[in-house]
Amino acid sequence: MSMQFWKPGTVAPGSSLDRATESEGALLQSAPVSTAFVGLQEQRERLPIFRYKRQLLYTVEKYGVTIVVAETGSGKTTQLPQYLFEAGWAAKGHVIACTQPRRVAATSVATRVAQEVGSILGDEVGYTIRFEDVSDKQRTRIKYMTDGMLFRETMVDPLLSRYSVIMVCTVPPESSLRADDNKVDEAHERSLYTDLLLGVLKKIRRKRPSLRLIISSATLDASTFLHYFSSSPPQPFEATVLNIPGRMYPVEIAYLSEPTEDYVRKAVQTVWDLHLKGNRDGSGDVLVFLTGREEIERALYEISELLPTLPNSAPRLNVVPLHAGLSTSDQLQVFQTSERGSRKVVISTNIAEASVTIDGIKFVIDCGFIRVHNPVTSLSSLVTQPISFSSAVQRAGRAGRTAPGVCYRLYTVDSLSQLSKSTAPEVTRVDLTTPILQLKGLGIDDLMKFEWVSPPPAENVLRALETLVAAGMLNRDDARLTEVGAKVAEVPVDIGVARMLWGSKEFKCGEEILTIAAMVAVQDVFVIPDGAAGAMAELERRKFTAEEGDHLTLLNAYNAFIRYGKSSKWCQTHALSFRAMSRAVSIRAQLKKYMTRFGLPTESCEGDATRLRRCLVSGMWRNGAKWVADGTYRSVRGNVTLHVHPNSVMFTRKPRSGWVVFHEMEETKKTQIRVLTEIEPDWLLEYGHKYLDRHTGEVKT
DNA sequence: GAGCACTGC
Repeated sequence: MSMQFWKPGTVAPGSSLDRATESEGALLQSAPVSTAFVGLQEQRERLPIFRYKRQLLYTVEKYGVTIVVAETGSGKTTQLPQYLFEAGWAAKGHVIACTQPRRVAATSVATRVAQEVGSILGDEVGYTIRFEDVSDKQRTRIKYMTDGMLFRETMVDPLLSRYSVIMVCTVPPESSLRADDNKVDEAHERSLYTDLLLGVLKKIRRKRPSLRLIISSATLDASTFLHYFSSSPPQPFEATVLNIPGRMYPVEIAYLSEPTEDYVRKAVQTVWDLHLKGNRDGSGDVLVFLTGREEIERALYEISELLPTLPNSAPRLNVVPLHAGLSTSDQLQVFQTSERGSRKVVISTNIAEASVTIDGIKFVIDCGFIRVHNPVTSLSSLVTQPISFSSAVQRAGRAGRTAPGVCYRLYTVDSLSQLSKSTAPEVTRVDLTTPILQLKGLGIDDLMKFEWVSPPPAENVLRALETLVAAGMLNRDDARLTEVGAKVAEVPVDIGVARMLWGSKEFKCGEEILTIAAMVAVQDVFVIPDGAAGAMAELERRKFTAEEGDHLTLLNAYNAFIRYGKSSKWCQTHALSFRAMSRAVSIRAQLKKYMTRFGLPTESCEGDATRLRRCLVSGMWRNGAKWVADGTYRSVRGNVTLHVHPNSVMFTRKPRSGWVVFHEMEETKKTQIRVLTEIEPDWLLEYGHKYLDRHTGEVKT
């Protein structure tokens, strides 16, 4: 094996990151609206924003909307709100809000800014995320929050009248996951709530033009936002773009001269060649992007096969996997600095593209593919597809964080032009049932007139509307909220779970159904590791098993957790995730407040499992399935073949009645259902009869 | 007898 796989001359010229950024810059300049670039290319100060105070003040005062394109390390999220504060934007009781797409980003940035300002966290500078409000209604002037939280606040205060300036960060700030904390780095794809919030903010500015918006944008999104905020304005307002570069070293890009059939093998070869023929001192670690656990394990195996042939003179090779399925302690291995004279090779899923930053990476090997989760309606799927151009740029950038680097792309230059520009925003890909119910709850009745930053496919909107009508949340004739729909819109759960909560009044099981609602909202409650430890964990888990199925098993686990004092030690010995269980406790408490507010009793069913199961069906009847002789199930909707997830207590058991309801469905190689409970078929008809065709059993909506 | 990109209210 040798470097001959790389076509000479394809390296470097015309393919560097700098070049890519240049063309993106041109994209911005062609925008039709007044565009003010602040060229800071020559500035390498840590906090360049302070140097341009005057400029920034000018843009914020003159324009209603300022779009800031600032790269990693410019300090915009910490410095800009402070500057706005100094400039008087928090006078007369007003608040400067700064939204983040991630919880950790909101808390860590707030903590840092409070320190810089010399305030106690929660006093002058605070934050608000779900379950945690570290802010003071009177005193807090700069408030960091998740975008979902601000979106929710519009339900209470439709004009967001407390705020003078809202800075929406569409990309989380720089910070990295290290041994001592669990911080998350930038992700470049716009989140669902970012888009919903921006849509609502544009509407609010129509009624309250004094509200200033600062949109902190990734380069590729800037022109989208510029068009969005300058098109069909209700009254003249202008947008401006500030361009603040950050710190990034050049990365050379190499491509395959011919496409490969097997990118896992090619990745292994590339690692090997690079290691033997590259700089021989072993300096510079390698990051390999593959799509999933299976591929990562194959690559590890193939490298381990090659290791005995490694010449004695060559530096040692330390290969570590990285994916979400690893335990925290295994994940931390990737952060250990490689010993002198040895090279670290991290073989990772997309988790290293944005969520995790590893220092010392000088070489990136990019297979060009990604496995994506694609939830539309209740069926989500996991498919492998080519990455987007912006992902390719992002992955390459992982090589240039501490020094100049090289990125080997396991595809040809030609195929680059076929990549989509960027990953479609979440709002265009997800099930819109809950988002649309929430928009309706905000009084946005005509969805055709709602100005989406990126409009979702019309069929997704229609499907969501139909689901909401079938669930009794919207009136069939005018698509307006029903009485129950208006209430459910306020509750942070999906509609099936909401129906279940409301149904609990009839079945007198509010106490238990609350717990079940909280437990299905958290994932990975049971920790089942590989190997012998996994077998032990499996035995522990069986202690919670309920005859009726997974919902009641979750209920048992929760009740035991409470009974044993919510102890983290107890969780460890009983194969439960303490983090997940604690989160369930918080969610349950929050949902209970809603139940109380809406006058729903939280009485116990006193061990009457039938009542509880009927209540499950009253909410989840759309997710009914029938057992067939080969051990699989057929969905009531669509007659799809369903496989039980191996984690289910129903995996090895045939339901006596032959029928179940399940909480979720996911398509991988097969369509799998998770969290199921045995039910009686009559119950399904009782709730679904209005919508089910009597002959085919299919939903008519 | 089998499988796990990532968030958020």
